[in-house]
Amino acid sequence: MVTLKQLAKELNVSISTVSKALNNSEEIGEDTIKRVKELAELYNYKPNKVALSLKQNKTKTIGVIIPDILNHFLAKVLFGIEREAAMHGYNIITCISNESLDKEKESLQLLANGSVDGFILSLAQETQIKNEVAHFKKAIGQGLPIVMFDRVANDVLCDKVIVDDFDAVYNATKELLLERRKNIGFISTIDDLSVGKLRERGYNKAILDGGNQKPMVLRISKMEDSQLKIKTFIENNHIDGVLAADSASGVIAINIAISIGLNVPKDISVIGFSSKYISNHSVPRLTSIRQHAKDIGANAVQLLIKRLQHKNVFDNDVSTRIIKTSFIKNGSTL
Amino acid sequence: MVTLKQLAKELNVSISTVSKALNNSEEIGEDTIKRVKELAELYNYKPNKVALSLKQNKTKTIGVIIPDILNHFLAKVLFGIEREAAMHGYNIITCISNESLDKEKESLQLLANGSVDGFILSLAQETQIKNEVAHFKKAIGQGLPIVMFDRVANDVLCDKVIVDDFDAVYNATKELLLERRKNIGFISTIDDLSVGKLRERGYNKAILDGGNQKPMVLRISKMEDSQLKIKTFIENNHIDGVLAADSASGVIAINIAISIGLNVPKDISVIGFSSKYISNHSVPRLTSIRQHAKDIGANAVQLLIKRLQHKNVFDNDVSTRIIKTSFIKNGSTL
DNA sequence: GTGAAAGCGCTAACAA
DNA sequence: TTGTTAGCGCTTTCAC
Repeated sequence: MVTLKQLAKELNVSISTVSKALNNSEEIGEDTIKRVKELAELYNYKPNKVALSLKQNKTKTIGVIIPDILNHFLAKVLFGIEREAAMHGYNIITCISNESLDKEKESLQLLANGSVDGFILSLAQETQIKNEVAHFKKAIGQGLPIVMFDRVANDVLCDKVIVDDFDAVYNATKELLLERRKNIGFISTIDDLSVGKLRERGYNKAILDGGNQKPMVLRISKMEDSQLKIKTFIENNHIDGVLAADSASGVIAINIAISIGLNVPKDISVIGFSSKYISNHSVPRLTSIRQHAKDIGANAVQLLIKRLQHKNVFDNDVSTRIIKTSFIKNGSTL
Repeated sequence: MVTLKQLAKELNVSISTVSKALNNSEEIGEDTIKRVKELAELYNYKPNKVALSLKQNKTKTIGVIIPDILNHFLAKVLFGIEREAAMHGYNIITCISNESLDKEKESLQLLANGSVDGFILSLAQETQIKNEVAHFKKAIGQGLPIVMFDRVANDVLCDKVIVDDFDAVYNATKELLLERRKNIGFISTIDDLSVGKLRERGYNKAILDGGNQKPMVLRISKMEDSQLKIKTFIENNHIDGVLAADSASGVIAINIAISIGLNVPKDISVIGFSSKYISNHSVPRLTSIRQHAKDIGANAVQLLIKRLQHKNVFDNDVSTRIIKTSFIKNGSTL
């Protein structure tokens, strides 16, 4: 990489002259500016990012800690984060906590050494189960702002971007009730996540408000054979309506229902949280609650950058943005 | 963040003493080391990463440029990259080219300013179509090594990690021939990618070697309704065997086949490139060619780090690692 | 055993 | 209009 020093030497001027010239300083003569810029162009000079970071004590880099990059929703949020960050001239350093509290702590620690200006993150499953938040507070205490999205910690005072999970599921369940479904079941592989709990509560409330049936909840852990469990669940309980809390269970429920001779949506309706991409994996396509993952990511970036630019200005004034879901009617409901 | 300076002041010693003490230098007295370390511990001192990078002229950071983070395969490779990088003490800066040549160029340029020590990347679709590689050569020329994976540029001399696409599809097609399938079709949404072409060639060769039928290829673009196109394709050609080149088309083919009354695998067999996660999205599950995406990522990191550690040592000695696929028999074939 | 000083690449206050 | 200097945080050579 070419440095200012080398340019200066070749031009027989001082380093600061070159620096100022490249930054269009008023102090420098026009022809000097021209000469400098031409040589810089020729050598493809780029200011060294590391030196700039050191000097200005900011890296223009955001640390992103994602629990699971193979989760389509989280990947989509990451996409939104990257795009919005790039638009504002920020890079992102990505760490994957893999749902582990220790890896999450480690990543936070590791990046809190000057590598990033702040964090955008969603809590690891283990973190939510154990409800540990000290590491977040510590980072914030060190002057590194955090924006949490989707899976957030209520006990941490910071900006947040969340989804209207409770309402979305409440309303979706109502749809099934309107179809006069008698045995509406709820399927979740994420019952230990904050969002999973909210969704289950939305379902419960709607069912209880309905008055004619009792909640039936199927919880599936990562290790289990979800196809088998869903099949048994549907058969044993004569399920005629399904609300799926995660993005995979919905399409699986449709495919399983068909495989045991049910007609979707005549005999059984299915609604799930899912993206356009995933809802394409069943025939008929899954009627879905869309989370607008990219918007979530973009909003998180906006909040973080705002805070970085007005550091210390509104420390105690955290904001929470709720990104509303959309209900997408497809073929898996009447 | 606490700095050496602050520690030095508080301890009434010089900065260099503190630095040496923390690095267990032989020169420093035992009790001094102890005092220094205790205070550092107390203040949770962490050496400033940016300063270290500037001093040592290396960032311990890898730039990763991914064409599409919503592609499950690519996301999984990213997962493998992150994990392997973390194990070696490297961070990753992730950029998403979004299949765009310009964004790819831009990301490469942007990170080539000292932000990273090298790159791991897979070519954007547009890059492969236009076959432009100058930007890669430029980066390598600037001393930033590149490791390409999956979608690679033959014209660029650098380390590569690829998959045995041709052989995998050739052998998979043979399986369908062994089942005595008479109308084996090939479905691809990625015919303009290097890997897509290789897969199609593998299919073609197997069909022609079989001698009894002609290749039938369905190409689907991003914009089109893949369910509809696949349905027409199967019906019009009496397809009884499908080889799907991308990760979505396989499960979609199964679900479509079932929806038009075919029995899978009795009437029609389907084989696709897919992960365990995606193959779960159909009943029966998709018989799959597994690409071991995580291994691909891990290998890419290993190659890059090796090169970073032996800079200039074997500049002209690039290596290409081929990660063998596995054939996973599931319910969608006989 | 400890400290002073130089230097990584850059910016900016100040001097000329 | 241009140059000198200090300093961001750190390591390391060389003096003491």
